[in-house]
Amino acid sequence: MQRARKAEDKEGRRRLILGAARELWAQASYATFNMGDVAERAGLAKGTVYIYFATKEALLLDLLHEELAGWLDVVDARLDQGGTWTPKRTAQLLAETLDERPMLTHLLALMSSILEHNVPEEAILAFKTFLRDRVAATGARVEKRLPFLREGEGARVLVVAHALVTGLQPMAVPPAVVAKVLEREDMAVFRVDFAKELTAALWALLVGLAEQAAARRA
Amino acid sequence: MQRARKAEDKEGRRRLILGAARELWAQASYATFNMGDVAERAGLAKGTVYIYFATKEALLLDLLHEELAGWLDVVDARLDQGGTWTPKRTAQLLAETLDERPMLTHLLALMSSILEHNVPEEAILAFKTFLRDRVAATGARVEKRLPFLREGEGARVLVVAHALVTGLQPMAVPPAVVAKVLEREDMAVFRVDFAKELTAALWALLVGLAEQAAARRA
Amino acid sequence: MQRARKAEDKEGRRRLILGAARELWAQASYATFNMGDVAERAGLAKGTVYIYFATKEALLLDLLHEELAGWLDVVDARLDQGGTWTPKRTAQLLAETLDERPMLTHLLALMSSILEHNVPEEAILAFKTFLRDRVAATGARVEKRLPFLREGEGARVLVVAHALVTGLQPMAVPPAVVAKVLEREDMAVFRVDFAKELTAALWALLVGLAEQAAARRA
Amino acid sequence: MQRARKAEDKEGRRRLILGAARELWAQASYATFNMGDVAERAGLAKGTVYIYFATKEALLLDLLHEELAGWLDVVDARLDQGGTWTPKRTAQLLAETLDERPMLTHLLALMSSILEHNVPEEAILAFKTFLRDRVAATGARVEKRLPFLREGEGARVLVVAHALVTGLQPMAVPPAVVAKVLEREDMAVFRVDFAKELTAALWALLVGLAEQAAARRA
DNA sequence: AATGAATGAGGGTTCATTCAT
DNA sequence: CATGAATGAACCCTCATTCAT
Repeated sequence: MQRARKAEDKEGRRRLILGAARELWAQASYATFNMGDVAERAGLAKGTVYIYFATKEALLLDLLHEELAGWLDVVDARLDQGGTWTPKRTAQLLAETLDERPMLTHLLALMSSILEHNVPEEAILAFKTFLRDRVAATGARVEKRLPFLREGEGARVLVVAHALVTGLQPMAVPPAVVAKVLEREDMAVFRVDFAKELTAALWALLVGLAEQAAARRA
Repeated sequence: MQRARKAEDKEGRRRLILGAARELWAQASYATFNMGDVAERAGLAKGTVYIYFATKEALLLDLLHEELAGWLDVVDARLDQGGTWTPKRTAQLLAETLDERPMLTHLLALMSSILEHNVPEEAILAFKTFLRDRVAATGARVEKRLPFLREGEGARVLVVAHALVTGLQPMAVPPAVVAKVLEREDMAVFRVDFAKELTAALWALLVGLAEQAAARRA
Repeated sequence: MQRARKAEDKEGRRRLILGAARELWAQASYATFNMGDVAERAGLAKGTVYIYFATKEALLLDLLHEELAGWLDVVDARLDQGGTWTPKRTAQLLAETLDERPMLTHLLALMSSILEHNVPEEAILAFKTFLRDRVAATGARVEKRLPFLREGEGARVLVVAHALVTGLQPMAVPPAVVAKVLEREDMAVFRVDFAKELTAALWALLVGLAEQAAARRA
Repeated sequence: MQRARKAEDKEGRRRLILGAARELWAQASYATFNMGDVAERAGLAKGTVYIYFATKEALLLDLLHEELAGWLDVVDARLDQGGTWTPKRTAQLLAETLDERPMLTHLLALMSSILEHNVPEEAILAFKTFLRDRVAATGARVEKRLPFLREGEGARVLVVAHALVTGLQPMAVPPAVVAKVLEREDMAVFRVDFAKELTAALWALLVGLAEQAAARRA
């Protein structure tokens, strides 16, 4: 493989690897995802991957970074569109756009519990800095659309949304044995429709914040 | 070690193993928790542990079962006490009793993503059956205390609470490198105080449900 | 492979592994010697080897233990035979018996610099205890045969002999490139005949100790 | 970094790299010493280091060359000073000056077993030629100071001294686990004080050679 | 029921060295 | 001469699980 000499070549190589990782992540779980396959699919030597990404977790964190950026771009664009914004519409926006991105929700679910382990500090810092800026920006948009929210509550809602995604995603995609048990009628409580459940939870959450705001005003 | 012949001896052996597992779980993470140590601490051979628990995950699921039962007992008892029950008090009850039980929240966080994998169907069924009954019972109590909740919403709140725990727990206990980055003033958004955040989210959620109920009534 | 249940079976299994290791060591260097090959040659699974030996180094240390014991047995027996014992004869005894055991000298050469690294304390303790006892016993025999030696000097001589072996062994078995350079007539100083050089050094050393003893007496 | 065009520039570059290697060697072991660090500390690219030194071992061999030259300069100067030279004083001279140079003894210990492996023939030849000349010169000085030595025995003593250094150095600097075991009172035999032990061995060796000479004369 | 020896899969990571520019 | 991206070999050890006794 030719050498990436200029900065843009190197960025291209990074993207090449991330592309391979994305394709593999679409089919694999964290356990089966491995660096050898990534290298092979990218047509590179294993060691080369480590020039661009310090660890397996750092690679996935960067993949999350990209996916997250894409999602936030869409959310921002939608929020910037006109119309009336209610808690319900906002909840739906978040839940439905997330539901369309299973790779993203899968990565989000692992973010705090796995991906942020075994990553060098500088990679963590870069990721968190990006996230802070985007969360602040999108949070501000949410606050603008739902004026009952106080400053910072928009971002807070996004953090709680992340927690909900982390919890709901594995419930919504259970292993076969569990799925079988949940088919029983009396187990309906445990069947989770990701979009529906996330919408409902976020909606109630936002309505609750609205109500608390009203109470403060009164 | 003598053989457990009678059913009650066998139950005692099961508890012995769970006791050992509990002590180890208090100090270990999922990665460092291993069956060899459990056997050793219980004074048994490794193979013996497998007579009582089909897999490592099945053992932890049973530990979760016990911890969950203990917690629900407390929650039920509190809910059965008199007084005025508001969304806030209810949220605090759940959040604070969970916050006092780090082993439980740690297990809850792993439940859907790890523990329910690699467990035989019958163990899943037993656990889910237990959970369904307890969630129904406690959910009903919550509905009784917060009459704006519709039938089944009490249980639903508990499921969402589970999702929140799963998401907030690893955020609240980040690895050292992440913790260091979060010390920076501009990273305050990402610092999670488990009890506080869970209380706030549940409170808003309940207030939101109350408000939705009011809207329906109107 | 059947299970080794009784203590004697287990000892047999240990010997089986050591036997495989010995055969491989005869052909390999430290770098090429690996646990996978040992397991394969012993007809066992890789993990099984680790039941008996904590690390690769621990295995080689035990091999050294065995080889050393065999050599010391021979040295002891010879020293127990009658005859007149001079520094020269003693030096020759040690040097020649070592020269016949290239696997032992190779292991001895690595002992302090490599083998004693990455070995659990208890294995180190076992080895050092064995060594201390045997060195004391053989050292005492040497002192008996060379009465000018003071108490403890016999053991000291053996330790210095070990140092000499460690230094002379790799000089005597140089890599091909070095050997080629040493063929040049003007490089004769660097050609080391292990037995000859070790004999000479030990001889001089012992004569020196004799002389120092004489000086003390005078 | 500018190009080194003239021969003297190139020599400067070589020294720059050796300087970086020296600083790193002072803190590192053979396992942790790596070419990337050397390049970085020298402010050069990794590939550049390979223009001046064929392999990692060749670089360390050149470092040994320098350190050895410095040491031999000192030894020569001392031997050229007047006074009475006894075996004891000679032994002390060698042992004490070596003891002050841990980097040198560490390199010497690796010389035959590691450094001379993976080095191109010409580098070996250059090193050995240098060594032969210096050993001959210093050996001659030793012979002059200790007239009982026959021609060539001075150089021989130095070779044996090298072997002793190779053996005693790792004994004197054991890994932590070994050090702990050697703290036990009954393990005193294995505790090695480098300077003391080397002095004693060299002294006895020289006394032995003196005595053998006397015997020949008689 | 209890034992504990045997199994064996499984992958991230380093780093000396090369060579195209 | 300088660069530094690319290479790719190389390997130890853990531990959940099984099953013969």
